[in-house]
Amino acid sequence: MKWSDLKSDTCPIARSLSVVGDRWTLLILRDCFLGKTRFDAFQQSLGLTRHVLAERLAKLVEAGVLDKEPYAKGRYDYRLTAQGKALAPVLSHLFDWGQAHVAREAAAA
Amino acid sequence: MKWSDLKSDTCPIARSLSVVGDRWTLLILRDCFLGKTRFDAFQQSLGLTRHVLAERLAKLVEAGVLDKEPYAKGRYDYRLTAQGKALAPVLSHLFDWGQAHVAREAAAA
DNA sequence: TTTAAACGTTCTAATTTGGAACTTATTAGG
DNA sequence: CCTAATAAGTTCCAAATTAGAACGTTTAAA
Repeated sequence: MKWSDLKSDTCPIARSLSVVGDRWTLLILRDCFLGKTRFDAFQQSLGLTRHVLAERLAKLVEAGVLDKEPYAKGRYDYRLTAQGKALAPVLSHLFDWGQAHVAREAAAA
Repeated sequence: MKWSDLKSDTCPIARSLSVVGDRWTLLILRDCFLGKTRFDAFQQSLGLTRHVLAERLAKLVEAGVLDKEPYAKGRYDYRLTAQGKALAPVLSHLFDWGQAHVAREAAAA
């Protein structure tokens, strides 16, 4: 199987990961849950490249996880759809697990 | 922020993803929950390259998510630790979400 | 004593991601 | 009105990750 074929896998976990399993995607969604809605807000919060951010946002909109609404010409708010909000338990358990099992390492010098 | 600095992030979600957020990792763990324990079993089930699989398994053992025990010289069983088993709710919700929201696409020709 | 299976490692090529500069349109200031 | 700053991308090249296939080595099986 190829990573790009996950969307046609019979396993629902694999299909979920075809939508939210790429690098940065779940962190973008975390920021959405925290109320962020704009391109530059995500970019500054996460520090991923604008290139990758644009690609991820487009894919999430395409998948129906986010909704893109203009607030001015050429400027947009990205908001979680009902489908996107349904991912809350996944992030919630990642939060719990990280807190319980992954100690914070010292930052590199 | 760089992807490789997630492990020193203050957010527990980011730290969780520093362990299980790489491509293929959650699918390897899914296979563990399904009872698979061996290198070739994972490789054949997932179709990822042996190179990447070896790297992912080593990282999961290092992180304390999997335990590597020899069943013969040079051959190993990889089993979930208690810490690994604690990820069950994450996979469970990814399962539910995929089933509810990600339709299975037709495989490419 | 060959053969096949298990667990990697190594190599090169393709794909993704990173980093910085460049566009285009929009608002804010003087 | 003119200029500067902000917002949302896009584009280009370099660096890192992943894919694909072959090679090694030990182990058990025929």
